[in-house]
Amino acid sequence: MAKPATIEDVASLAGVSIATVSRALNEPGKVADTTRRKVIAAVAQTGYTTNAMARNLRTRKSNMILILAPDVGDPNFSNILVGLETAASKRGYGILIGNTQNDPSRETDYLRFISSNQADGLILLTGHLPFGLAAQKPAVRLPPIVAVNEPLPDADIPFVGVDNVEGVRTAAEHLISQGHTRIAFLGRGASAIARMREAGYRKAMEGAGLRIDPSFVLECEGTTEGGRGAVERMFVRDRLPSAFLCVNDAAALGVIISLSARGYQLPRDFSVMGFDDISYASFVTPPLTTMKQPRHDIGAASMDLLLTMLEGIEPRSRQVLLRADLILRNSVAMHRR
Amino acid sequence: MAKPATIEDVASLAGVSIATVSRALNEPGKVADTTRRKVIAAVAQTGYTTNAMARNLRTRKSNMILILAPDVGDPNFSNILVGLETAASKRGYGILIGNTQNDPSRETDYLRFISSNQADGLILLTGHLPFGLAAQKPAVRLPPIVAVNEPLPDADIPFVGVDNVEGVRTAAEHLISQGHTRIAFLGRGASAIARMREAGYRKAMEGAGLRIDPSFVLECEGTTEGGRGAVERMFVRDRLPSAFLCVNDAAALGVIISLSARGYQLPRDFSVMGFDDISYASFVTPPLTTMKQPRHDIGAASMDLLLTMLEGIEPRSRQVLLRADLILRNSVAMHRR
DNA sequence: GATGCTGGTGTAAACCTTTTCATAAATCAT
DNA sequence: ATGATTTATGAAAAGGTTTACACCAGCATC
Repeated sequence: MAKPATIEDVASLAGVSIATVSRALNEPGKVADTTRRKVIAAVAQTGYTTNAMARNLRTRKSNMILILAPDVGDPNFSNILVGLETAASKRGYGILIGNTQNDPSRETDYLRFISSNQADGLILLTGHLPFGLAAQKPAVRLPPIVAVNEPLPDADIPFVGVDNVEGVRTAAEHLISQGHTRIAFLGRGASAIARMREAGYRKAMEGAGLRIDPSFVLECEGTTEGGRGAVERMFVRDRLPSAFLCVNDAAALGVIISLSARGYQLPRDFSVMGFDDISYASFVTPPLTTMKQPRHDIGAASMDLLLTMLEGIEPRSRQVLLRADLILRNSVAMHRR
Repeated sequence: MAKPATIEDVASLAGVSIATVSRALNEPGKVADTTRRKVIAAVAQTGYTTNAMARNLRTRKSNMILILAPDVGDPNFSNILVGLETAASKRGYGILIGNTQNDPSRETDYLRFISSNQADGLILLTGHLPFGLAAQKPAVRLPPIVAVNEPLPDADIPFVGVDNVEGVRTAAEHLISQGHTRIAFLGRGASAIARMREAGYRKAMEGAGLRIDPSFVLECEGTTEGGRGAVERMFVRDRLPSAFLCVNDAAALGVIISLSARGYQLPRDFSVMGFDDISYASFVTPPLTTMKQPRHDIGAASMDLLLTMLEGIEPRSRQVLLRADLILRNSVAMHRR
C-alpha cells in the first residue's frame, strides 16, 4: 500500500488492458457490460483513483479556473466567490484563487498558472487585464476570460455583473418617490463602476425633470472614510440636499456616522441610500435602505458563462447584467417640506 | 506559434540536451556558465514556460494547497483566507479553495484533489476531518494537514488559531476591572470554540473570586439571532447581569440590538463585549468593545506551518496560539453601583 | 604514467494517463 | 456461405518533464 494504485494495477487485476480500464471509467458505453463490471470491481479493490496530473498532461486540460481578485477579504468579493465556487464545483471544476492587492507584480506572477497549463480559464474581479497580459501580442496566449463585477475598459471581454445604471436609477427614483428633489450623489469617481452609478443617478433625475445642483455631485471614494469626508465637505456649503445617494454602502455608512455625529436625526433630517447591501447594512442605525446586489448569482452566472466558453460555445451575449433589488429599511423617509 | 514551446525546442535552439535545459532552469549551479547563458537566451526567444502538468506528474508534487472551509463568504474566514493566500504565494504555492457548507458529500468530493495528487497539503477551517477521511484506514492516505481556527476533536492534527481561553479571559478581566461582578456569558455551546471561550470566562471569574450565577451562562448560537434570543430569555428572569460577555461579535451585535430595542441606553445601562473584531464591530452604536483576532496572521502562520511540514520538517510544536488583542471602544462602561 | 576525482553533459527511463490505430470477433445482409 | 459492417479489445504512441546513470575530458595525486 506504499504507492497508490495505478491504472496498470487495475488492468492486471481485472485481466484487461489499461486502455479498457480507461474506457470503462471515462466512456462506459464503449465497453462490454461484463468487462466493465470486472473493472469497477478491480477499482474498488485497489482503491484506484486516477492521477489527475497524468490525465491533465495528456488531455491538456486542468479543470481548474483561476480567479484574480484585488481583495478576497472584501465581503463583496467573498460572496461572489462562493457563487463562483458553487457553480464550478457543480461542473467538476476546481478554483484557484489569486489575491492580487492590485499589485502588478502579483498579477503577472499569477499568469504562470495559465501559461503553465494549470488553469483553463480566468475570472477577473480586478477591473483590468492582469499586468503582463495587456499590450503584448503573443507573450501569453489569452485563455477564455470573463470579467466580473467591473467591466474591462479596453479589451473586448465578456462581462457579468449587476446593472449599475439601472440599479442606481431605481434607487434615485425611490428617493424621488418619497418627495426628495435635492438629492446629492456621493461617489463621483474615475472607475467604471462609479461612472455607471453616477449615470444612473443622472438618468433618474433627468427622467423626473429635476435639475441637478452641480455642487451636489461629489467626488468620494467608496469607503466609509470617503463618505465621511464628503459630508464634511458638503457642510461648508450653504445649500444642503435632503437626501444622500451614495455610490455604495460603505460610503453610506460614513455618511450616516458623520450626520449622526453632527447631531442630526436620521431619517427625519436627512435620507440616506447606499448600494450593494453589504452584511452590516441592516445593523447600522438607522438600518440602511439600499440596493441589493445578487452576489451569489453574479458569481454563478459568470462561472457558467466561462465554462460554456471553455466548451467551445460562443456565448449568446457578451454581457450579462443582473438586476439589483431595492431593499427598504429605515434610512429613507418622506421628505418634509 | 500555434503550440507553446517545449523544452525540446529550447534544447535544440540552444544546441544542448533537454536534460541540460532542465538543469539550467532548476539547478543553475550544476551547469556551466556559458551554456546557462545560451539556455536562458533560447528560453527568452522561444517564450518557453515549463509545463506544470508534466513537471507535477514527474515530481509527484503539485505545489497546491487545498483549503476547506464551511463558508468562504464569512468575513472571519475570508480574512484568514488572505493570510493563507499571501503566505502560500510567497513560497510559490497556489491555493485551491473548497466551500463545503458543512455538506459531507461536498467534503468527500473535494478529497479527489488530494487523492489525485492535485494538492500536496490540506488546510481545514471546518473543525473536523472531511467526511470520508475520518475513520477509514487506507482509503485516502492522509496528506499533511493543519487545522485552523477550530481544532480537530479526535485526530492529532497540528492547530493554529487564536488563544480562545486567554482571549476571553482577558475580555472578562476587562469587564471586572470596570467594576462589573454580575457578568453573563452568552454562548455556551458544544463546539470546541464555544467550550474554550466559556472556559476563559470561568477562569477569569474564578481568578477574581467572583461567583458565577448559573443562570447567567446561556446557550446561544454565535449569530446575531442567537444573541437576540439569549437576551429575550434572560429578561424573563428577576436577576439581571450588569455586563454581557458574548461568545463572538455577531452575538454581541444581537445583544446590542435587543437591548436598544428594549429602550436601554448603552453602555450606561449595560456593558457588552464581543470577540473577533469583525469589520462592522466599529460601526454599531455603540461601537463594540471586543477582542481582535489576528486573522491575517492566523492564516499566514498556518500556511507556514503546513509548508514546513511539506518540506519534511516536523513542526516544533503541534499548536500555535496567537494572542487576541483587547480593542477598547464604547460598549463597556464603568459599573454604576 | 596509471589512478582517481570532479564538473559538465547526454541518453534514456520513468511518471500515468488518454487515444489512435489495428485486430479479432461477432453481427448482419445478401 | 460469403462479404460487409459493427463492436470490443489491445498495443503502442504521445504528452513534457525530471533524474539516475553513464560518459568524457581535464586535472590532481601518487
